[in-house]
Order: sequence, then structure tokens, then C-alpha cells
Amino acid sequence: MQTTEPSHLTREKILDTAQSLFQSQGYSAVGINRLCLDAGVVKGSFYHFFPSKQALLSAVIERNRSQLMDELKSTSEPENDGRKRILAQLSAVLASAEEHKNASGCVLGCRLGSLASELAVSNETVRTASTHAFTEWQELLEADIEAGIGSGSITATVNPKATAVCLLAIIQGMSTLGRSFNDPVMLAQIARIAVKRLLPVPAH
Amino acid sequence: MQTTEPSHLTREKILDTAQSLFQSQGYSAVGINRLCLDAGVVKGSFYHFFPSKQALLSAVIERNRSQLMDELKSTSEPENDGRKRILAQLSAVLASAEEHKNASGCVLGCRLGSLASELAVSNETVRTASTHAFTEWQELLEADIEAGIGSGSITATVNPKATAVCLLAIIQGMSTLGRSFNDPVMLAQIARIAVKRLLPVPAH
DNA sequence: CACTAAATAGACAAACCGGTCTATTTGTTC
DNA sequence: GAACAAATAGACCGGTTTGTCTATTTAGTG
Repeated sequence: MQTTEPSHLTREKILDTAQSLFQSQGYSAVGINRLCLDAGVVKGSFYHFFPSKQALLSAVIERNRSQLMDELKSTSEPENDGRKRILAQLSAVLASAEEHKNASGCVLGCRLGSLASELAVSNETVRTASTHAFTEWQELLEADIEAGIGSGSITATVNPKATAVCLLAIIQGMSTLGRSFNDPVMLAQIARIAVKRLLPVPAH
Repeated sequence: MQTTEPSHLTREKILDTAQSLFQSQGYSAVGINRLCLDAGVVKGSFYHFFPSKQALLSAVIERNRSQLMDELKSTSEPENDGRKRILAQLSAVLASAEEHKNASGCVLGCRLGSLASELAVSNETVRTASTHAFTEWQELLEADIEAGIGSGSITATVNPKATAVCLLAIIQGMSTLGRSFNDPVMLAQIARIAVKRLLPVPAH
């Protein structure tokens, strides 16, 4: 009980590697052999921890979801206003894009969106998990919009739910365009317009 | 000269099938054998018309681009106002989502976006081609916004270029969320907010 | 130390991958 | 019909795919 089991370090390495490879190359393009090689793990170990590649995928998606929610909440938590919390979330998205660009030369886009776009149509399990994660995200945005309206930083004429969904769509669009154009500056431009138009400050 | 060469019908069948399979299952998940089987074509014929799977991919992307641009232009051409042209384009996007949902049970999303999201990071050829297509689309939107401003149907305070990119991001986000949520109604909601906020009518 | 379960190791298998190759059929032109 | 190119046909190839299997090592517990 006093230490984290060292055996599970292998499992974590597999998950880390899979998370990274799936996001940059996609699920179908990554083989188990390649994955094990990159993770420094042997095939016997992989199939000891995961019954199948599909099971690994589900674990990766759940990990993506929980990590992303933690990050979004932790970056927006310090802000006391709903509007500022959303700005902080968008800044985190942009910072992540720039970080990947600097580290690997490529904007990688959204962890959830990339896999969802590739697999949701042909894999109902992935589709359901992705939808669940997106819904959680949307509810976070919606709560922040409502709080922003309450505190007077967002015009009361905006519909919180519809606006949250629209914001989520913009973020996912930024992911797709980011992967293609590979240009963080373009993403910042999109985010700027989105905030300006979707979250107008009240006239006074 | 008097008839279209019947030989090229095979090539067209291959392209049609590939276009459909790539959009629903992704590029990596579709094998040549499966493709030939679905197209009713034998492997010798496939490699007679296409030197490789990658070459087929390039042809499919170019086809996606040109078909999409034709559709967007033809649906917006009858409208004489820039704002109405964009509304017509969004209606076409929504109609396409509903049509796929009714026909196959699945919202398939954007032809360009799905492949771009899957492959742009790991395939520079695809990335360049996708970027080219997206840029063309963005310029179309930008021209319509400028026309709308000129004719007074869109407030002059909007930045045509930035707004066009933002609109494109929303459409791509609709694609990703559409594939995941599989709900055309949600997409319509997003489009409604996007138009309302990004393309405001001038106060008078 | 003895016993047991977890983890590691990697050879192996059947199916499938993209792609090649040789034949044969089809269509066109003289 | 002869000659030639385009298209079709599918057997075949080496490599890779996901997943299995047995054996061995490691770690924990009495």
C-alpha cells in the first residue's frame, strides 16, 4: 500500500506510447509490434496487460478523456470568472499546439478529436466513448458560460448550451485545420474571432 | 471521340468505391483486396490504373476537393447576396449530413476533413493537398463575406479573412462532432449559432 | 527456503498486407 | 484478318498483421 506497484510501470509505458503513436499516426496505422518496440516492451507483456488492440484503444481513449478534463479544469480553476475560465482553456489549447509544433515539428490537434474522427463511424464503442468525453467537455463550457452571464462578463443574450456546443465545434475544427496547416498562429486567429463573436461582453 | 471511353469506367468505379470506403473507414483501415472486392474489380485492373495505394489516395483527395468545390459553388451560385451564399453552403453541409444519416445510418462528416485529420500529420503529400483544398474553400467564404459586407447584409466590422477561417473551423468541427454524436440536429444547432454570431446583420 | 502468482520472453501461426508478374482477353486500327 | 496496345485475370511473393502458446524469470508471502 505504501508504493505504487512497479509492475504497472510496464502498463503505463504501453499506454503512454500508444497515446502518442495513436495521436500522431492514427489507430489503424500503428501495429502492435511497432508499439511494443517503441515502448521497450515485449509482446508477451503487452498481451498480459491488454487482451487485444481494441482494449488498448479503449484504455487510451479513457486516459485521453480523463487527462484532458484534468488539464482543462486545472488551467481554468484559478480564474474566478466564467469568461476568463474559457479564455484560459483556449489558451491551454493554443499552448499545447505550439508546444507540439516546437517539440516534434507538427501540430497534433485534439487527443479526443483525432481518434474520434478516424474511428467513430466504424466503431460504435469508440463512438460512444468519444461522445461521452465530448459531452463532458461541453458541459464544462456550458457551466462557464452560465457563470460568465451571471457575473456579467458575457452578454445574457447568448444561449449557454448552444454556444458551448459551437465553441466545442470550433476547438475541434482548430484541431483538424491545425493538423493540416500545421500553423499555431492560424489557430490563435480562429480562437480570437471565436471569443470575440461567441462570448461578447455586455454593452454598458 | 463520340463516347466516353468505357475502359475508364473501371477507373471511376475504383475511385467511387475508394472515396466511399476511405471516408467511412479511413485510409489505413481499407485494404486493396477489400477495395477491389467492393468495386467489383480485379487486382490486375487496379494496378493498371494506379501505381500504388498512395497514388489512389492522392487521386481520391483531388476528387474530393474538386467535387466539393463544385457542389459548394453550385449551391451558392443562384444566390445573389454573399450572406445568402454562405447560408446556402451551410444548408448543403447539413443536408449532406442528413442524407448520409438516412442512407447509411451514419453521419460521415467532411470528405476533406476526415482524411486530413487521419493523415496530415504523418503524410506530407496529403497535408499539402488538404491545405490547398481548405485554402480554396476559405477563399470562397472570404469572397462571400466581402460581398455580403459590400451589399450591406453583413456588418462591416467583421474581418472577412479571419471570419472565413473561423467559419471553416466550425464546419470542420461539425464534421468531427457529427461523426461522433451522429446527430444532424446538433449540427444544425451549431450552424445556427455560427451564422447568428459570426455573420451579424448590420444594425439600422 | 518453499510455494505461488505475476510478469517477461519470444517463437510461432494463420490471415492479410501492398505489390509483382505472366497470361489471356478485349478493343482498335490498318 | 493481322498486328498491336489496353485491359483483365489471378496466382504468387515477401513482409507484416493481430494474437497464441509454452517456457522462464521475477516478486511477494508464509
